[in-house]
Parts: sequence; structure tokens; C-alpha cells
Amino acid sequence: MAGRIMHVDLDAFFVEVCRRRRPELRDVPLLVVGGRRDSRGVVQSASYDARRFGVRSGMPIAQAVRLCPEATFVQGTFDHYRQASRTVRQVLSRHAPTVVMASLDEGYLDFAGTERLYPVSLLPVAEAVRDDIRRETGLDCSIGIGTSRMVAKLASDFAKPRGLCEVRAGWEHGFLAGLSLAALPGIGPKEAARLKSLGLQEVAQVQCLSEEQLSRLIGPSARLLMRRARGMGSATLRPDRPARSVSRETTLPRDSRDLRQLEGLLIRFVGLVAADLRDQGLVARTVVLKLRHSDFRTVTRRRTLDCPTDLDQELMGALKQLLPPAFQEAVRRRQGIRLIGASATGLEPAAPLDLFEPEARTRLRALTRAVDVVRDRYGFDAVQPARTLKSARRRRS
DNA sequence: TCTGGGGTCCTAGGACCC
DNA sequence: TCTGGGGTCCTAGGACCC
Repeated sequence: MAGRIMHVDLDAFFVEVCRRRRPELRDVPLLVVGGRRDSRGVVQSASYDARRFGVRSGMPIAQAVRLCPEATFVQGTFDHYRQASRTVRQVLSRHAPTVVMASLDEGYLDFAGTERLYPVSLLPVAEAVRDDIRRETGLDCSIGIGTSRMVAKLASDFAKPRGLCEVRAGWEHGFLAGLSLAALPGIGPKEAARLKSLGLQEVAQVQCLSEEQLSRLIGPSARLLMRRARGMGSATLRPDRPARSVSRETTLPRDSRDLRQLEGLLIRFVGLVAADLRDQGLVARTVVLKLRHSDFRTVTRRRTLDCPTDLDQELMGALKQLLPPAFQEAVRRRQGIRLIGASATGLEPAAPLDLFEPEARTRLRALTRAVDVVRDRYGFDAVQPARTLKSARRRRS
């Protein structure tokens, strides 16, 4: 039995959410979301009018400014995106038994088992989904329908913007034949360039080869590419799994050579990461420090703990040992620090209660709970370690 | 020209154990 | 003195996605 998957993709999501929230942007055709003109960021999303100037998501803001100087540049609000995304998810859940959000602005619906309800086509359902989303959020979307996740996704790409596209069982081969290999999910710039250097650019070329021929040409990745080119892929949706990692990172407005400033930032990030872990009922076995040097070289240093934890102090303890040597490495290379981040990985569910826990740790846990209560009420920054307070005051003066 | 922030998954080498 | 093979865990880096 072929799968029946629908992929719903919001059009210019970040731009349109900003428009709904800020009426003064409603009639600004050239709108770029991601950061102000002088920011060190990249474009998150550009209005369709701005895209005509060549502005694309992922492009440095500075480059977008040069391509489209007339555009208005704004920094969006993550919370607004999250709220809009939640509403969309609710709409989707009314139409299909299984819904999986792949990110804030796209979701998959699984219609397995609805063959009697919709024997031939899912297009009428797609129309209803599109209308409901439009009515309840004011946002437009594109919808693809296919026998696997991948085909549904490619169909919605094909339908953009504001379109519907259904690829029925048996049509996959023909639909995919018209695409370039770079359009396939999982084929990024590197792999696309490698394939091109071997003479492969179109899906149709791969479809003509046997797996053995392809394998001789491109090596061990042949099997996967062959499956993709034929539209084979997971035909059912796995429900959302718990997070595999939690992280916070930032690119500094200016490169830093100040170890104490970096440590202050790290303390704040660890606080946010640990709060996330507690919120999700998880503990982390491993912490990772991430630094990016001025020349964009990125290094990570990690440490696995004896005992998994969700406590700021225990995570920070490990990071405090990792930071100085990693910082010195940058100094030796005569580089400043451009980006710093902390992440927790090796996650597992928090154990309910440890009767043999050392008393000091029990006290730490109680203190942490008290801090969480205050922060729930007054915001994360209502409670701050003295270290970060001091550096905040220094920054202000 | 200057490259975000949140993730996932994969690879490869080394330590260690049996 | 020279030396196996498999499994697991850990670390570091990188490709990729939105």
C-alpha cells in the first residue's frame, strides 16, 4: 500500500508573520527579515518582491543590502513565529490523524488508512487546509501530496507559492525526472558539486543507471541517491521524538578577545540550556563548547559527565574547564572570537528520584527549583549569577 | 562580500575491554 | 617480540535542513 503524505509549507513565513504583527509593514513590498541593515546576520526570509532582486534566505544581510538597497530590513520576534506555528499545527490536526511539524513553517500530514474516505485524490482536503490556514492566521501556504515524505515535499516546492500539487502513486518517476539533483533533500551544495564534477546534474540521468553503474561512478552514496531518484522513502510519519540536543549560541556584534566576557556569556547560555532541559524533563550526559574564530574556523570541545544532569552548575563546571584552553588556542592563532555557544547532548529522561543523592546536590536542586519558579513568573533575567550581572554593568558603563 | 541559530545525522580515529 | 577482531564509548569535525 502506497503512503499518502501531505506536506504543508507556509509561504515567506517569517516575512508574513512580521506583517501581521506590524501593520506599518503591511504595505512594504520590499521586506527582508533577519536583522537590521548593519547586522552580522543572514537573511531569514525575504518577501517575494525582494526575491526578484536576488535576495535569498541564508544570504548575508550585507549582500542583501547591496542587491536591494530600497528594502526594509527588520529583525523578527521568535515568540510571534512560535505562536503562528502553533495555530497552524492546530488547523492541521483537525484534518489528519497524524501531524508532524518539521520546523516552524512546515508540517507533514499522514493520511494512511483514509483510503475509503478519500479514494482517489487528496486535493479537496488540501484546499480545505489551505482555506482554513488562510482564514485563521492570514497566512498563505503551498501544499504537496505524495507517496512519501520526500515526494510530498518536492511537490510543495513545485507548487510554490500558494499552489497545490498532487503526485499520485505511479507518477513519481515522471515527476522526479524533471528535477535537478540539487533539488533533492539531502543533496546540499557539496554533494551537488561532486555529482556535477562526475557529469551528473539531472535526476533523469540517475534514473537511467543501474545501482551497480551508479555505484562505480559515485561510490557508496549510490544506494541512497538511487532510492531518492526513484521517489522511494519513508511513507509513514514517525511521531515527534524527544530532542537529541539543546543549545544556545550567538555571534557577537564584534569579535572578542576578552575571556571574562566570554565566560559571562557562557554562564547565561548554560542557564538557558539547563532550564530547557528541566522544562522537558531531560538530563544531559555531555556538554559541548563551541567557538568560532575571526577567520570563521569553528572548533568544538566536549566533555562527558560521570553523571547526567540538568543543573546549571554541573554543566558549567565542565565548560569552565574547556573554555580557557580553547580560548588560548584562538590567541595562539592570533584570532578573536566571533561566535560562542553551549550545547547539551546525550540526552535521556530525568530519573524521578535518587535516594542516595549527596546532600549538597539535593540542596542545589532545591535552589534551582526556587530560581525556576521566580523565572517562570518574572522572566529568565529576573535571576542572574553575580558574575553576569557585573559584566552587564560593565557593558553599560 | 561576508558569512545566524536551532537542530539532525554521519564519519573517522582512538581508547578500552573481552 | 609481535600481535587478532569485534564491540562500545568518546571526541572532533562536517554536511545538511529550515
